Amino acid sequence: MCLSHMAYPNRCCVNLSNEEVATMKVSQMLISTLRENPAEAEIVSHQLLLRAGLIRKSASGIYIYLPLGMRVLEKISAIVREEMNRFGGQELLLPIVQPAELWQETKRWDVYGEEMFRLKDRHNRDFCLGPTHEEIITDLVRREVNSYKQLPLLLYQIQNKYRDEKRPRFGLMRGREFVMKDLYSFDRDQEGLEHSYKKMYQAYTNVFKRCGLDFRVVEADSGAIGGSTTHEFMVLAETGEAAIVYCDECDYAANVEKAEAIPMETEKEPAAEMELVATPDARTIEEVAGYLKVSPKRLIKTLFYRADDEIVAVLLRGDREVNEVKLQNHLDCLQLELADPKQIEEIAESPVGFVGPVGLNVKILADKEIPLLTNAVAGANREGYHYKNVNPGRDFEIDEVADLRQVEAGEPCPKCGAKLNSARGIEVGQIFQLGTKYSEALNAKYTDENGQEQLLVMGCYGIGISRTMAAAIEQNHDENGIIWPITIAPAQVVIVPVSTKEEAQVEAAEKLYRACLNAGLEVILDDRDERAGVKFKDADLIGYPIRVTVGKRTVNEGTVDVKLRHSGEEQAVQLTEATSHLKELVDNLFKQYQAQYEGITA
RNA sequence: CGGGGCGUGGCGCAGUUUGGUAGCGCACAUGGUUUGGGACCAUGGGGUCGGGGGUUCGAAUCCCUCCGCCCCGACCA
Repeated sequence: MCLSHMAYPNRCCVNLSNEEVATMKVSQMLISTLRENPAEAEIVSHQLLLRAGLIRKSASGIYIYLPLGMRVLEKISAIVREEMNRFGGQELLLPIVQPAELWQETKRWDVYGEEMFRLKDRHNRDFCLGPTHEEIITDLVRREVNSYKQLPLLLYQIQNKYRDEKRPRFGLMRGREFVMKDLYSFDRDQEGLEHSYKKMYQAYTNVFKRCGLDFRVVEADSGAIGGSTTHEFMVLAETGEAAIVYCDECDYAANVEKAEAIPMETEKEPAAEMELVATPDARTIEEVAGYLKVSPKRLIKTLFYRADDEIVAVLLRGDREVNEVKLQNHLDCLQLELADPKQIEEIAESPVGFVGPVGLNVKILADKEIPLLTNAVAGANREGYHYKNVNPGRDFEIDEVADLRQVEAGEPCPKCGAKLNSARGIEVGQIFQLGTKYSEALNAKYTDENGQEQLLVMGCYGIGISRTMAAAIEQNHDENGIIWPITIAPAQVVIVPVSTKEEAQVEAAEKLYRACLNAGLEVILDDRDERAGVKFKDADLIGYPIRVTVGKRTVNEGTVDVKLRHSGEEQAVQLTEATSHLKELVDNLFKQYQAQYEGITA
């Protein structure tokens, strides 16, 4: 099979009906491009998705996929399917509307909170629109799988998911309804899980390579889904919502939410007598540091959090930022937010800005750097005053020490010590080793060869299909529009007759179009009675990788002009050789996006 | 959830301050001239001005209320 047919193998070299021929003519297709950027679109992928006529908005965070957008979605899905199947995945389709009972069994009915779309049926039974599918798939497997002989199982689906996001934004980047591929692995034991995980790691790498994306795999936090080992696949882009750090010297890369912070030693001093000093109007770290002429590194920043109704104090060095993900993991709580100033004033008996750990009677958590401080400055819990020469352990007790701060660029790599770089990324995929979290909650077991019941060991693996489409545009565009990698383009070739009034051009274009269709190329004929400029602009905007122009000159010469979208390179090709030339071009373009199939296999 | 902004034909906008019954560009339709990078001329269709209520002889415009959409923030003491 030629490379260009990998997405649609069954379309290879078949005779097409007149309807099928017609559906790839622009005059017959629902393609509407916009000359101007809609006011609602802020980032380039959102703007181009709308302008090129790939999507339209239905409600905030909810979109219609127009025919061209649908084709891209199908292309990405097809690549994902191939890679899932290649590594042993079996496709199924799970319900969107899911009964509350399953979610109550795993306690996530409450955990998910406001983000879950909930509904009731006519009998007043609770349901939700699936934000994810661990419950429903585990329920299926616990009923269908009894024996170790049926394992391992890798089951996946490509399906809409629903999350009522606090703030949907950036078009397809963060929607409330989105298309996701999710695969769940069921193994006998940890060893099996690790093998499944490795396979998916490779499959994901292949998928994103084939989609033409520049991405990095990073260590991540497992969040609400739970589990231990997890990696995120990040498409590098300025507009990405996630911050990552990575090391150039070794392979370390992590989401900042997860990135381990190495405590940095501050200069040790012999402990001095603690001293109350007046710091009128100095409330912020900068103000206090400036007023007392000490480095922010010697300040103790005291934050108050409300963790499931318990108030805790969190201590960090003055120049550091708290990492709420680490904090929440450490506290193992469902809700975590900064306490409101009124509560703080009650607890510390002092206004915010002068609070500190000395004499506090709430639980005190400290970042690993805090015990390393000597003669530090902290709020005195008295308006207008701070303490100097505060020494942890002597002047206040720390209840728990943990890594609670955010890593910054320039800090040493936790693996090799070289300097870390930072970048922004769009999370297009995440893989998790769940372990037995869900099989335990849902009592999903199998019987091993000794007749013993064992818990299934699970993994889950997601790819944001619709988000990948947006990410691809973020990385592949210019001022004229989208530049699709050929692997996911809505069509590989667009044929543009310059004038539809010139019979010879129309004929030549139509003939070439049919020849391309029969050769299995994905081709679109822009047969609209428009000026050439309009069709060129649309072709650039929509981003077909190859454009073929049929004009008066080319017809006279018996040639066509073939132009590549990504390089702008254009050359005349003999009409008689056009089809085979295009096939070759397409195949060559495909070769840029080859995946790796060495090593791990199903 | 808090703050800000916006809502006028498919898209982008003006008109709102100072009430008088809706306009521009693009797109669309028809005809003509054009035709290798978003042509030009002419004619035409399309809007209960986000919804509801109120003030007024009269409301896109003033008041009340609800809704939708976008952006920023969500407290680093």
